[in-house]
Amino acid sequence: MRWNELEFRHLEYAIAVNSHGQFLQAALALDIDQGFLSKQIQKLEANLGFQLFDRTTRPLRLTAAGQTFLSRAEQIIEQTKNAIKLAEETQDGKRGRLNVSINTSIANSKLPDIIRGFREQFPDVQLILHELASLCKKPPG
Amino acid sequence: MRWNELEFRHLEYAIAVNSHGQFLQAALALDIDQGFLSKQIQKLEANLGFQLFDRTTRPLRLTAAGQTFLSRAEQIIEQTKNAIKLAEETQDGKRGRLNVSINTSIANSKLPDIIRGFREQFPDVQLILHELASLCKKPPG
DNA sequence: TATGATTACGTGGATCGTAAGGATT
DNA sequence: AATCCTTACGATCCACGTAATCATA
Repeated sequence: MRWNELEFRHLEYAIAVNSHGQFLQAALALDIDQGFLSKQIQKLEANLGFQLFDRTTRPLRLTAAGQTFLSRAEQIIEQTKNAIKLAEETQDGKRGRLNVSINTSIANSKLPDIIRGFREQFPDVQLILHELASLCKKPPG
Repeated sequence: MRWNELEFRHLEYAIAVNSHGQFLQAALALDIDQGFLSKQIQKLEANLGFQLFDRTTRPLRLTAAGQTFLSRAEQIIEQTKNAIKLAEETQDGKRGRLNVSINTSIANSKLPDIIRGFREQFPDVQLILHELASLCKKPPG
């Protein structure tokens, strides 16, 4: 099996062929050429080292190995897209950790409302609060 | 983000760069050219839509988004390799379901040993046993 | 100044569409 | 006979190595 030639795109191609039961409709749905789709699935099968589809019947059916692989491939695609989404959110500051130093004099008045508003807008950012006064104290000894 | 240009190979490239802290050693470990690795990581970052590495310091460090993404990418690669392995085993008959029709006359003598031996050799094959006699009965009515 | 990342460039090979040829029902 | 999977062919684009250039420490 040629692992380094595996592409995410090919997994989606195979999923589309399976769900449509034929190459023609799958190619239309994917907005690519039918002959090209056929070759790409052949390439995927060659890379994996086993057949995904049984071509001797129509509509096409998955082989046993194809069933085992494709059901997991769908999860893998979902997880990958999710990983990208989480990383984008981290990039945009909607996720992660934020250290905030506060002045105790306002801590008991306005702070609760501020925090509540922040949490609503950025539920996945972990707020870490420090009292400003305590940071200025000299270490003991 | 250009999902359909994403390749598994590129995830491993990024993981190698991170674990080595530099492109040069990562390229040697991957047995590819250093300039080529640099371009492939740039391409991966362009496809993802965010930077993975901070180049302004050496050794290189992951960005926050890079950390979020790469830790998940490692799991995704592992799951994908596992899915292929399971499918290969299905292909080779080491996994799956096997229907067996048996003659009741030997059912109580040799069968338990046979089944035990089979289970030891193919622990992931699900055995489904049928009595031969019952299959020959005419349906009621 | 030494190490190492990026860019420039060339060639062999792959991608993808168009269209013809073979299977399956 | 109709559907549709596979193969042939050609143009464009990309992969990947070599080597020069730029940036970090």
